Amino acid sequence: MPPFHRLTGWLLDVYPLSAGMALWVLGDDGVRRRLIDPYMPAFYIAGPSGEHARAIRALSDYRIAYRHRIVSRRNLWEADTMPVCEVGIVHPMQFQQAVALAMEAAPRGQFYQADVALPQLYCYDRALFPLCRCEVDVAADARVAAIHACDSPWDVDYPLPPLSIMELAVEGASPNPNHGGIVRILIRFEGTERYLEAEDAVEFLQSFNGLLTRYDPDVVLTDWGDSYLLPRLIRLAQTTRVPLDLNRDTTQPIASRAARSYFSYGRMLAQSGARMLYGRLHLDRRNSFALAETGLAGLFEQARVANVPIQQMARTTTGTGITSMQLERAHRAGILIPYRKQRTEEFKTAFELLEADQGGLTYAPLSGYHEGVGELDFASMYPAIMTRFNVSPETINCPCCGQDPLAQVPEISHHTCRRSQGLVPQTLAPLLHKRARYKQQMASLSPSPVRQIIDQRQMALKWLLVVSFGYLGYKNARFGRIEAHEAVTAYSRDVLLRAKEIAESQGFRFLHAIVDSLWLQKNGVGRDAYDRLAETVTAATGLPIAVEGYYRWIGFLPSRVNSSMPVHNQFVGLFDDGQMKIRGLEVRRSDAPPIVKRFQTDLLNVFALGRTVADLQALVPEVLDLFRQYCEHLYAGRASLEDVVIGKTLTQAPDQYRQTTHTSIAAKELQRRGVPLQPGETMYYVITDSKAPLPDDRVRAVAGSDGTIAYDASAYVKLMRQAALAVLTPLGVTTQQLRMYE
DNA sequence: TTCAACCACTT
DNA sequence: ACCCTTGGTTGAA
Repeated sequence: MPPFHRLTGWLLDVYPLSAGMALWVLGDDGVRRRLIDPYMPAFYIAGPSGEHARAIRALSDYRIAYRHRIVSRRNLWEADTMPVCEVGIVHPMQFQQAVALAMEAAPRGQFYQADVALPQLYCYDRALFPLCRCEVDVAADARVAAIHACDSPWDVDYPLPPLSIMELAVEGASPNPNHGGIVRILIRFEGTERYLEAEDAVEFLQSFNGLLTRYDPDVVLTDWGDSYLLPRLIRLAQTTRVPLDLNRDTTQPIASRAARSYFSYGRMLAQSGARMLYGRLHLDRRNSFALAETGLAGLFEQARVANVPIQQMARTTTGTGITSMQLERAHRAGILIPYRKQRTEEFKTAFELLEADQGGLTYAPLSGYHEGVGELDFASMYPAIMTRFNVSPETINCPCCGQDPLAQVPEISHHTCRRSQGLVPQTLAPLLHKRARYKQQMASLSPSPVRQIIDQRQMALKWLLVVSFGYLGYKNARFGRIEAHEAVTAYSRDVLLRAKEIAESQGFRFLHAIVDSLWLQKNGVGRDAYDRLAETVTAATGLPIAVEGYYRWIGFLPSRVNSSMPVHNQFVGLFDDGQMKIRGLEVRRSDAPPIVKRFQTDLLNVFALGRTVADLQALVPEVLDLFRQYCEHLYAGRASLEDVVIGKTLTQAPDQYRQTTHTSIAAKELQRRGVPLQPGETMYYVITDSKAPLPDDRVRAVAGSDGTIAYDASAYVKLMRQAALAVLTPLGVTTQQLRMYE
């Protein structure tokens, strides 16, 4: 008998055990196996050699098994290598403790690779990644003798394993079960649905365990699993002493991570406490940005390219993904990964950064509706700039290229390196390339499930690219540097300006531009003229720009404060293929009640019938009639509860509010009922009497109601009026005119 | 009625 | 601690 057998399959899950890393491999034979790879994670100490010695002694004192040796490594900022002490920890579970001990014993040492999550470090070391196809040589005791990936994260056509997915959902009166109301649990598996009745807790758990055993799902996909379902099931299991078989690896407890609130992309977000499984994936659709934005296909794509375990990827910010990619690159190149204690600053949006730093260029658009307009967009402009001009923390103002005129950044006194490619461009280039290939594939496909999966994948990559820019200016990023960030915005201004000049020199009328998009007009030309312009600009700037679309009409909407002032981020336009592009309007805002969004959508659908601005003008009476119908509907009390629910994010703890806003009133109502609330959670409420002298009478939290709330029709009519005016003001419709239809 | 402070959103 | 896009609300002056 050979000492091992060979297994092919997919890598589903990786986590540390005392004996090594546990790997779950979904074999081609359909069997899910737990294997153990003896693996020694290592960290590095630089600094006075006395420090190494003290650290090592501390490990010995605490009986931690380790191997150490002196090796040559370099850090990102220097070309030369230096001697560092590599400390391998024999039992991976002791890694964190070992780092803490060593740091305490060697306060003057510089630590590297000391806080990288072990599953990631393992994958970097073995050149594996989540859901990779892999070939494993397995010894008799399930030990891994050798393992390697058979595919690459950069493949665009990759086979995914046939995952079995069990869905758990809740049904209740409130949009968030944690906010109260009666809740039922629903299980969905392979097209069948069943409710779990909670009359008898023991029977409930036994039948749930029965389903888990019978179906043995790879993925438990839930709504509210992290914050509501799993905690409740776990508590139920504890009180009834019926074991809960959610984990596939029964030697492990269900992992919990505390809830946290954080600021990201300009808004406060709540991350519920996570409940993660071993050997099986728990993914909560209501607690995952990646899953909500890009679906399972996008989540898997991000996990693969970023090399972050799927359950983690589902629950972290996109920034974690781009960080992991950079860490892996650095690790491969023998560059030491600096240690970061705490992350205090969060990412900013590109928008915030450019407003704050006068980064990108924006113009005031020519307000009102225009006909025959083409929009040109630079594709992933900031990442493309970083790649094309080699902008990276270690390449900016490098010692070698200061005199090279081609290395100078426009306007500002920085230069980039012309000799060696930086870490950031190395990371971004394959991402840009892969996304471009997905987009190519999409172009040749008509709408279909396959096309949708590719779309989700390219969107997942887009998010990684978007965030990469913020990362450069992120003060606490391991490899961040503000000069690199300034260089990117300087290049972007230069490039946009050149695009504008080229367009104008070719007879296009410039209407508007923001950062990476231009709106242009030229009489008597069609779409192909814009395509040719795009080619010219691409050739001149070295950055890909393409025609986003050709508008039959587009309206740059005026400020509501001052109708003669345009705002640069509100517009609506109709492409020649009948699609509409809408930015900044209520339909795109999460805080608008559904009935207002539906009204505005209906309104715009009427406008979609118009081909010219004169057509729009002629359609105004029809739109006004629509407005009248919606008002009647509201005043007759016929709008449903779901239609009038407003969801707004709590930006602070309920008792921190100084202002009696609708959000804070609803939050305080729930808090009085004993519902714990944290910043970032969404409050769902209905306006009951917006002008009531007592704040508590003004709104009602949905979760606190029995499903019948009398809404304040006039308050909703007012919101609709605003939604209508946003689009109609440039056509001469006034508030007074609208009031006549209310 | 005016206005400053406050709050929420945006890919 | 600081600076901060737009649009809207709140409550005191």
